[in-house]
Amino acid sequence: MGHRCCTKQKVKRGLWSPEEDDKLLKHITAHGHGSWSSVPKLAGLQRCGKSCRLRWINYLRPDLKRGSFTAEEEQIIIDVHRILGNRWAQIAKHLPGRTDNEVKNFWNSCIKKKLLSQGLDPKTHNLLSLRQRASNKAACKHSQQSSFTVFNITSQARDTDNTMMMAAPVVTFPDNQTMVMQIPSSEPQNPNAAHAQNLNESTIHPYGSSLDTTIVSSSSIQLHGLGNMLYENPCIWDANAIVEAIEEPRAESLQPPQQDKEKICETGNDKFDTDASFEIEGGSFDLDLIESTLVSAAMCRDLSCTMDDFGWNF
DNA sequence: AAACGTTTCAACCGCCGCTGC
DNA sequence: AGCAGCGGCGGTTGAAACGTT
Repeated sequence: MGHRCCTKQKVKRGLWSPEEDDKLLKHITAHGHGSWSSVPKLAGLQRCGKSCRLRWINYLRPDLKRGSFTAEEEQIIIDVHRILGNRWAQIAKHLPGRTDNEVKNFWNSCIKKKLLSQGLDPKTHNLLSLRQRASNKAACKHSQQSSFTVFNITSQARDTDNTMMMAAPVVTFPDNQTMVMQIPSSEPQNPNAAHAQNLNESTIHPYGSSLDTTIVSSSSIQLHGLGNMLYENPCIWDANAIVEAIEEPRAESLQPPQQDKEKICETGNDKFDTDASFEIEGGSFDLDLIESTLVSAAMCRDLSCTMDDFGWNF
């Protein structure tokens, strides 16, 4: 069964030949596509209109960008997907020269696996449960060499009777490392950069206003009171502050264990009281993972409404 | 070199919303 | 209001390419 529009006439299916591409390209270059349903006839093709449209959009369009996705593009996809979900066409609008189909394929073949290997649910971007993670063990094993879990959320609060209390997220960093984040300073200064320098005050802000880049020019920043921020502000971090790809040398290149055994953000009652200040020294750190994990652990709030609101702006 | 398994990605399928009649 | 045609979209498929044994 073909499309309804294709049932009237015999149409060719499957891969496009160079000759067909040439016909379609010449026709649209000369006349535009007008009504897609009339294109096959006018262009001398035995294809249905939908097939022509798809071929043009996904392959023949002159403004298409070829080649593999860059780390920056990948980050944009992840960031926008976190907000919009599988709305590939919307996501693709943030990537000039990329098609929804391309983005979708890249997501399914690469990013999805990458997130799973990091213990993150590709649908929600939250941490997978231990059970879910166990079921993805194979995938993790496969890609462990190119990624690592930045930290784990565990529950270890107990009351005086030694009975388990409500899960209080405890953030344990790998190998008790000092957390490190690097922000480039070579970019042209964005007017927002000045106010963004102090992450505690300004860099973390509602996401939806814009996806335009906010360049943070400071080379070192400290995150104080992060927990309060997360609890008090139903916001999403500005992912554009994430500037270093995670492919940088990882745990082995970080500094040796520091004096602090663990950096712990723990909740008392309903409050996210933290002494955790993330030392920013040399090296790189994946803020995005922190975001995903902390948001999932600390913000037990339904962000979907906010997300939808943000979606309108795209 | 061959067989087999896995990944990639172009193309198709079917549904939905919009528009015009 | 109901219908048909159309464009657009997300999910799925399957052939080709690639990797492994």
